[in-house]
Amino acid sequence: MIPVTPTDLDQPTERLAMALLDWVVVKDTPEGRRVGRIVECEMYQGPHDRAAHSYGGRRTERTAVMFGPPGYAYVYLIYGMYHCLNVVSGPPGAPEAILIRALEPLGDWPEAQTPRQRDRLLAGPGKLCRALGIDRRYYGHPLWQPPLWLARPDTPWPSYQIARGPRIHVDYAGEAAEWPWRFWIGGHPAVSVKSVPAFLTGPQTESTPRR
DNA sequence: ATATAGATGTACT
DNA sequence: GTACATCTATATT
Repeated sequence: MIPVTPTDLDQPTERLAMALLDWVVVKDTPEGRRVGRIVECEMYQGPHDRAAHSYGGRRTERTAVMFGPPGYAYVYLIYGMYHCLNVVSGPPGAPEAILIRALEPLGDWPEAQTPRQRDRLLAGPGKLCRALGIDRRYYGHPLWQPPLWLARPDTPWPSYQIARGPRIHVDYAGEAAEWPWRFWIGGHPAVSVKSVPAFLTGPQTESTPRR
């Protein structure tokens, strides 16, 4: 498991969002190491993106980290009970971030008893944070360092296609609600919400599930 | 299978 | 007060 470097995380946001689908999230806990492959994410590109917390250049205590250098964690609380993990992207001053929406569990996940439970365990931004124990304590954490970091897989994934389409739950965002800024692995069973992609890129043409 | 309602805390008109 | 980058339990096709 090779940790990513700050340089790896310094890419244009759209490219980084697609690159994330090649990486894993690692969290070291007292109970052991937990690993999940990123299979779904969404980019938020303030200040012109009405769906972004940083829309209009709004800089608050909550959004401050988005205005800093890339590769740090933006963690926020949603609906009073769930946390969401984002990777800050773009150069300082560009308040952009990528929301990690779903992971495929790799290795040991004792709380998942059946294959079905395993597929759904990390399917959703709130669920994966709960399962990984991610909360506001990780706000601003550099994502190339333990105990929470991004890494390259030990062995390359089988060939996969990247699907993209509109983001989830941003209908209030006007025109921005339709921008295809959600990315996922086509046909992957751990993706949070099934939807028809607006675009597909990658070697596969048949719609066969891939892990 | 899909459709609700309800939980909860922080950020913001 | 209202909205929210959500999820689960329960009810209803």
